[in-house]
Amino acid sequence: MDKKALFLKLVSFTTSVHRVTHELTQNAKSDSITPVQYNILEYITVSQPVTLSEISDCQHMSMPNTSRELKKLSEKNLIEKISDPEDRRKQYIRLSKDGETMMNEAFAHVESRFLHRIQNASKEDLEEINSALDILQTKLFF
Amino acid sequence: MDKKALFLKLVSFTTSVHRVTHELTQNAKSDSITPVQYNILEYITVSQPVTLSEISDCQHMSMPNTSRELKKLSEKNLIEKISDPEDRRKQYIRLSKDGETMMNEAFAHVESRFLHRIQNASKEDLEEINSALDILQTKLFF
DNA sequence: CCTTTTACTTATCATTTGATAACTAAATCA
DNA sequence: TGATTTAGTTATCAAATGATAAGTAAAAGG
Repeated sequence: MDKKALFLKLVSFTTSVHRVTHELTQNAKSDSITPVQYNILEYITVSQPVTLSEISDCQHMSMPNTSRELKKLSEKNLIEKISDPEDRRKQYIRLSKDGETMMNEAFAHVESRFLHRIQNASKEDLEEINSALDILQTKLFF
Repeated sequence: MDKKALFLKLVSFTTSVHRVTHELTQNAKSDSITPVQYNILEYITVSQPVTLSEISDCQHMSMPNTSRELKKLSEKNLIEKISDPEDRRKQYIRLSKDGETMMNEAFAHVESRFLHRIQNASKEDLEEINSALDILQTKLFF
């Protein structure tokens, strides 16, 4: 196996993933939030409850900037902060009702685009896609 | 095949791809250029020669902003503009010698991280990864 | 030939994002 | 108990990015 060729294949693959992700998600987010805020909400959606520090780590943002953006999301009533009774420095963050509604709409939008994209795939294609995702997830994108 | 489950798998997969891409590429780019400029250079690298309009389309940037960033890259002697003798409105853009050097370094950096990531993969693993990439590229991320 | 369209540029402005210093309050540690 | 570390905040500034208006010059179309 030529690792150099595999590397080049990976480069064009990741480019495609980014492009398709952009196609699937464009216009999915509400205009009332910025791209960075959307990314944060997406992360909270799949990982809640999370602390500010975790968001900071995973989104590669500094604590002050993360704090600022969360404050804005909080002012827009999209998230809730719950302080940890065990450790009163910590704040657990989760989506509010409004935030859930917004993210449900966004995900529904993305999902419908995804379904459109795979509408012509056969049962076998879907199985292949499914196991290819598993393989790459465990062996390359762990 | 449950398409809903496949969609959720795709969501977590793309998240992983983005995270790993970030890990592989972090610190790869020179500090003398901005992230957006790096993306443009990356696109030029794999697609050259390209026109300004193509960059604008593919990078989802407006023409004025694309023009501005290309001007900056040109001032840094990283790219060259060659006007098309057929159509003198068009400009073909490609990397300069300096630009090639910079991108070679960046790619070498990313490649070495990639090699490190797959160092423990067996010959069979690599074959599996290879065909999984092919499947997803043709059936999902086309 | 004159109008329209295409490809790109210049200038300007607002917003977003990133970086840093200085802070509070709570927990941990020695 | 006093020093240090951890979690998060506030304020401020600079830089990067996005959006828009108004322009040039060449090509294409009628």
